[in-house]
Amino acid sequence: MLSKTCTYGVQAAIYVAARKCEDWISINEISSNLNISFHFLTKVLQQLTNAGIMTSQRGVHGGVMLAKRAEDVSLLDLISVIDGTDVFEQCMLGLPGCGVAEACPVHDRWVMLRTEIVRVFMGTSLEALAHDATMLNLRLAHPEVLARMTL
Amino acid sequence: MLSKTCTYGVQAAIYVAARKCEDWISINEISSNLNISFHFLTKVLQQLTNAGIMTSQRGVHGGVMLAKRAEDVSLLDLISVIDGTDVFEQCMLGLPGCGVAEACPVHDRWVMLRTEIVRVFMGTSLEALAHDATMLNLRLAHPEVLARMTL
DNA sequence: TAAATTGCAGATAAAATAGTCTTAATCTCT
DNA sequence: AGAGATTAAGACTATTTTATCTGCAATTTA
Repeated sequence: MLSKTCTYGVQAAIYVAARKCEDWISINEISSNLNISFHFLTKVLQQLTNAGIMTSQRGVHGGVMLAKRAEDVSLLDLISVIDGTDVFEQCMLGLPGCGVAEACPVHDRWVMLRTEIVRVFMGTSLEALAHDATMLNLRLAHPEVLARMTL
Repeated sequence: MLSKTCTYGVQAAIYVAARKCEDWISINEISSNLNISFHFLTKVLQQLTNAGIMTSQRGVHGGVMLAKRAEDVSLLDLISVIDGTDVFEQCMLGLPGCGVAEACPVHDRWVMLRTEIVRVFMGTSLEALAHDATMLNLRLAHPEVLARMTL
């Protein structure tokens, strides 16, 4: 469903939102706690900053920060920025001409499911995810990583 | 959502079911009508024959054929054989320990959607898809391919 | 101003997926 | 039995995705 790149981005966004701090959070902290390659995560987060979801700051106490309120960022926003909107718009069988006018055999069934997915993802705010994460004791990383969380 | 390989397999299965003929259908006919690389489609269909969904026959009037009745093959079966069941079972964020006991922040939301997807895919038979395909004038291939369909 | 820290950008490498080609095996027809 | 047709199987190539590495730019602190 989602690319690995996208899961990293969503995880990181939840992590940042769950921290609820007004200061910059270093990418190194995020990557080591979520067990994601630092340089790779850097690029993923750049996509989020370029999209205006986060801001970044270089230098000694730099890092990233949410650019918007967590309740104003939806899961759909995060996924769309990183993976694009194809999965929410395209034909399931990848047929270019498929649409309401000329539908493929799975068209109607998939549109129904897709619409529901979009509805849920759009209605799920980063704030809600971060809240759940906090309640769940920030269950984002692998079990072995949880043990040495610096949070 | 689906790999390209999987979309090829589903398309081919619908094509074969829609033909409703008791004879072998050559992979060459399928590949040229659906605009899929012949050799590649060969491999995809082998997965379906190995899984017992199709049978194949070599030689002059050989080809492939459904091994079961079209109403006994579900869309879920086709997808599971080719892409596996990970997408229907795994955590959306790919976290290995995620489950009912220890859930990730998106767990509940995704399980709900995933269950609905499985329900619909399981309830959609190849017979239904083939019927729709026939009604829709076999709208499987790209527009430019439709023009020269040999069907 | 110098040094340390941190994100940014581009090159490179590794792995997974998609696609192509060649040969072998099997079937039908004559 | 032999020739042609068709799937099976495996090697090989190409493309995309994922991951790593190196140097640079910006910021803070001393």
